[in-house]
Amino acid sequence: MQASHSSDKQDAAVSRTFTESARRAQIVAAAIEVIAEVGYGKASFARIARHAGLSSTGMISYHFAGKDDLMREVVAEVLRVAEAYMRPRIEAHSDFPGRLRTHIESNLALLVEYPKHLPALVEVLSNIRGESAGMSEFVGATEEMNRVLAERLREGQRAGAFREFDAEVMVHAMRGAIDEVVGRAAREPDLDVTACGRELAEIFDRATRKTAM
Amino acid sequence: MQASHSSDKQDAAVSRTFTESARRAQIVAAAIEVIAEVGYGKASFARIARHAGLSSTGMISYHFAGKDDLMREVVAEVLRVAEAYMRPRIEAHSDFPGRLRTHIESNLALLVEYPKHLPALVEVLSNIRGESAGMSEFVGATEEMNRVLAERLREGQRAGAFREFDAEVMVHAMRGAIDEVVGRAAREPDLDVTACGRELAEIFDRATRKTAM
Amino acid sequence: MQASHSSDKQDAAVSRTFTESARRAQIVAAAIEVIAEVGYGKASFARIARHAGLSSTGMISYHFAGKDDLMREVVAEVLRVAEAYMRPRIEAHSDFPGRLRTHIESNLALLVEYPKHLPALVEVLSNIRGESAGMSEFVGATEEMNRVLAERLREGQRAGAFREFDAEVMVHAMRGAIDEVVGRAAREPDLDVTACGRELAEIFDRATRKTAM
Amino acid sequence: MQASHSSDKQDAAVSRTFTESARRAQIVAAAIEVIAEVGYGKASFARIARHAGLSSTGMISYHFAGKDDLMREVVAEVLRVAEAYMRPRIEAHSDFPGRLRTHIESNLALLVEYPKHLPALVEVLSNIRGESAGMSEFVGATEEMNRVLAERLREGQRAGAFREFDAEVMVHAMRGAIDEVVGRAAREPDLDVTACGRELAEIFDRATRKTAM
DNA sequence: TATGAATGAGAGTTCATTCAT
DNA sequence: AATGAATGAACTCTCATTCAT
Repeated sequence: MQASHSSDKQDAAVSRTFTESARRAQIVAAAIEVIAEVGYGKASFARIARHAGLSSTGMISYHFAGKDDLMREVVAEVLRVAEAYMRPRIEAHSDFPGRLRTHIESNLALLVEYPKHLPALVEVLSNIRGESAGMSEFVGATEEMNRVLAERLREGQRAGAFREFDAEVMVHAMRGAIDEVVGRAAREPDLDVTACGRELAEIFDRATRKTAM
Repeated sequence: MQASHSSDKQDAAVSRTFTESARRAQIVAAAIEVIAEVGYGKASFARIARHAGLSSTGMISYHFAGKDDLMREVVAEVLRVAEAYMRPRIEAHSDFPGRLRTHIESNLALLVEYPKHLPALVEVLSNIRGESAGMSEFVGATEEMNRVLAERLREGQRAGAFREFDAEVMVHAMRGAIDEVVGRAAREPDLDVTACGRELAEIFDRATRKTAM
Repeated sequence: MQASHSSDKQDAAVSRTFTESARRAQIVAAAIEVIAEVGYGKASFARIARHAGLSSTGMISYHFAGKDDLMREVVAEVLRVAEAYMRPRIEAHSDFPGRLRTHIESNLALLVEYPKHLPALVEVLSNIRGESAGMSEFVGATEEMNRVLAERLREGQRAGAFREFDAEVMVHAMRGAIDEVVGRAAREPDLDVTACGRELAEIFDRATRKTAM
Repeated sequence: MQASHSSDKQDAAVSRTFTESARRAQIVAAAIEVIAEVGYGKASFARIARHAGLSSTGMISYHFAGKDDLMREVVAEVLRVAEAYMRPRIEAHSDFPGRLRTHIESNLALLVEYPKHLPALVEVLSNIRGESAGMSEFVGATEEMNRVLAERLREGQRAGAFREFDAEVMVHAMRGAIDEVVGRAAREPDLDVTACGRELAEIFDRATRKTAM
């Protein structure tokens, strides 16, 4: 009873934190495209607003606490899409090597399906420094993903599916190799991304495989 | 003695490109450090000038034709250092797998020795788009390096030292994996870069190795 | 509602060119005064902003696509005023010599009425070279005016109202003579511009008149 | 005796005021060309130095007290050349109308002969305001010339060679008409300047001629 | 919710001029 | 007499953000 007369304003603000308004989603979508196309450095509010069909940058500032906030949402959105796309494909396999290959291949299949999402993610993450508060949060999000992946590799090692190696380094090697394809795809539109995926999968399959005796 | 009545536009700075005054070198060095520390996006002339102990940004414009020119020099300097460092180490080996391992390990040893150079290189190259004329020149320089490396891998394949794989993709996978370590090293000062080098070398040795029969 | 996903470059300022916000008009007015007072070379955004009571030069950049855009608007505004002032006065006459005299006299009457407009016009046009794209457009506008005027002179010749002469040269002679008065008026505030107008009218009346036989 | 041990430095400075060093002449020549080609606004020391084959702008500052000083010398040089070219041609005539015609035609013949001099003069004079001390001096120089020319016209009037008119206005009308041709010639390289001269001469002959009775 | 004008800081660049050599 | 590095101010322009409506 007592709490029920909290102002509408407050409610709206709170709910917005969780429920993305349509405008927010639209702006995030525009941001992803602009970042992918012109790079983080030139992805100004002005450009994003124009791309989204908005008449002013004030609109963006109104819906987001600041540039950090928008970028966090961009990263979150891409991770959400990536998770939804990759997880079922990976989990369709039960063997460790199969999951590893699928991780790589579905990651690059995602690049084919959503050509702007991963480039935007790479742009943002590689241009963000631990400068402002809210930033580290979603840098951590990807580090968390890497840690989870490393843990899976270690499970595979314990299960005898993989040889001994530094899982941390292996994960980052995969990360780097995949991101490089993402970058190349932007510069070379004719690049056969799917073929790159198969090659990378082969590379890391061999890199993790137990040596034949 | 005769006045150069034509071609006013092309500047006398051309010859200066080769003379390399001490100031230019100092500014390039400051630029490398600033870029490595705060990233390409925040590496403004003001910051670089301050870091170099210069009183104004005009000083940089005086010595360089523009930001492009400075960045080109940054890239050239890093490539020069990298070449001088890595080439003799690689050429100390005569076998293909040894050269491959050494390529990776000396690359990361370079990162230990000159902790700012490679981060600066990665920052610049990943933030440059084919925008302003003279840029593509040194984007092409690194592509050339990749092409050369790929050719070496193909030689190894023809010599029977490596299995069959797409040399292009392999090179970029290495590139990406190494650059990822470069990026990590900036964020995690305690990272054992040398160990990462050994691991990566192992990874790509196995990835390229002929399958035991 | 649909976002304009293409043509990011072309700005929304296009429509603003016609809407003519009050601010734009105010800035143009300030620009005209500043240019007339200190000359094109010293008419910086800073000076214009100060004159217009604006807090920053960014304000001008906000309302105009660039210095070119502002200058184009300055020229357009002056031409608009000149047209509105001179045309009815000229068309009040039906004879060719009368129109010629009125062209000159109303042009200088305009200088008396709006003492900054013509000086600003002359400053801008004489300091613009075919440099930056959109400029040539309104340089052409004045050339068009000269061409129209020359055509009228030729009509007069065909109608037997004028002697034979090179209409092109005559028009430019008038142009130059009038602009010279505009320049003098700026340097000599006590100059009797109206009297100058009468004298110029007499000069060009005699210069175009058929020789008495 | 007492005065004879004034320092060499002082002497050199004094003599330089009157005796133009070769360097000064070279710089003035370069300045004239640059101003004519790119306009006063873009005729920076840097551009002039480059055009003159000098390695730095310091050279110009060394030889001239400042930009004003250089510009004054530019004006003086052009006036010197103009005087030497036009005076004998004008004085070859003894009748007032002939001198008037020749004044105009030789002025434009000068433009054909020295295509950069008059454009430079017009550029400088129309972009100089009564700002800094030494400037008004040579603005006055041309005003003096106009005054002299006006006086000649009045002589002609007293001698019955010309009709009654405001000599001041007439002189400036000629000035303006001629300068307009100078300006046009820069924009329209194919313009027949000599023909323009003949037309202008005719125009002002008729404008000053006594009405046939 | 939404708008778009306003702000002020900071960007790269050019400028005329100074000064030690 | 000449050099060219250095200076500091000014330039146009872009940026993220704020605010009154």
